[in-house]
Amino acid sequence: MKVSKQQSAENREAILEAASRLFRERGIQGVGVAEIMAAAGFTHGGFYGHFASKEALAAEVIDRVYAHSTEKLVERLEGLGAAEHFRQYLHPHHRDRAGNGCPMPTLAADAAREMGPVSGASARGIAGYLRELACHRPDGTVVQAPDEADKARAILSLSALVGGMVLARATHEAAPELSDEILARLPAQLEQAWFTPA
Amino acid sequence: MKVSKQQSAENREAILEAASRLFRERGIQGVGVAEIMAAAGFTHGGFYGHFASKEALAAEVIDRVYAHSTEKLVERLEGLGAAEHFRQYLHPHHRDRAGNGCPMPTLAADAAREMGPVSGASARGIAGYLRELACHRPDGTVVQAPDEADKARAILSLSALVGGMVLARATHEAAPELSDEILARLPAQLEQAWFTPA
DNA sequence: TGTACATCAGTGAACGCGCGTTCACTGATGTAC
DNA sequence: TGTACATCAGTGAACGCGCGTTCACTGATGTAC
Repeated sequence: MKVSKQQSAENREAILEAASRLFRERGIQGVGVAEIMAAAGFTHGGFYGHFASKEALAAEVIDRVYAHSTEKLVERLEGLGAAEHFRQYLHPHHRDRAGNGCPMPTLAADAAREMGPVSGASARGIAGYLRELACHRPDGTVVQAPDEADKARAILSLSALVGGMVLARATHEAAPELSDEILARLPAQLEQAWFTPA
Repeated sequence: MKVSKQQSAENREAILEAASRLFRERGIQGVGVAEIMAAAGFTHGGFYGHFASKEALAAEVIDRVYAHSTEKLVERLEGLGAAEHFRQYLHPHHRDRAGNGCPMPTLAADAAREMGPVSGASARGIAGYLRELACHRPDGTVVQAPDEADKARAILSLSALVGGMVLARATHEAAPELSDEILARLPAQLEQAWFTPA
């Protein structure tokens, strides 16, 4: 059952897409190679024709998903502004669709325990995301070289977004009102912090 | 090799302590029953004399560790104040000793994927911690019934602490300077947000 | 208080299971003539 | 352009391994007399 080169490349993409969704939903340890392959429409044996190992797939997925996430951040910041970005990030829809959202709430916690390529890809992704966020000032201008205040503002905002989503997801099943409350209150707090000069 | 009732109770404690440390370091999925028992000084077979399942142990560990963490929070807030609490929470020492620190950066991400007792215990723990934090006002007074502003302030602070620690741990291996930068910049940002009236 | 015996905490081998990974095989692809 | 054949993407059975869990066993504990 050989397949054309182009088809094979498309199949590889399908595996990456499936893994991207499943890893964000359940973490790297939480999903098996066979499940990823099945989600992409294949049997598990073909996996090692595309990737050297599950770890190698994870590292590649993380690289791509952070790149995509950072692109989306820029679009939102420049199109809608920071306040609206906070609102969309902290929307219940994002909490409930982890597979299509920000990788950090799920994968950054995983990255802390991993070593090697997964850890490297995560650190690169977080650094890039943070750098981009720091370049966007409260007044809407975009700078090339963020100053101390820009960096500090970006770190506070990203930390609160990620931590807020982690807590909202952790409480969603057993304390849904608390989960909703976290998501409801955070955006205004973050907006205030973002627009308050240091 | 029977053992006295008191000894058996102490052994149970030792298992809970070992699990408490290991779960915070590597997550629930990341540690096996045999490793926990070995860390407590036993062989794996005796585990099911003390706990119904790994999941039951995890739920009990989470209950205890959140209770302890909340107690420590109150001590720190009332003894040292919020600004110093932020500094100690975000100290590199806390990043590097996850096994003896706040359960949220590691276990809240796990809880989001779990269901049943683990999810319930986590939600209860987070709710209790957040309630306690909301009762402590910037001026140092402690209230019984936190108002809207108290709750919002607590949510922002806890989110940023947890998210900041998640990001600092995720970047520690591959980008240690970034990890240190996150920990260095966040406390002042959080202090400002904490003491700025809504 | 001393003795005989039932209890039961901890041991370690064994269980089924799912995981990541390997491999012989298949048959469509793509190439050499 | 048509044919023969080497290539190789995907299949599915099989591998070793570690996991959570079970269980027959051991021997000190604690109780009944």
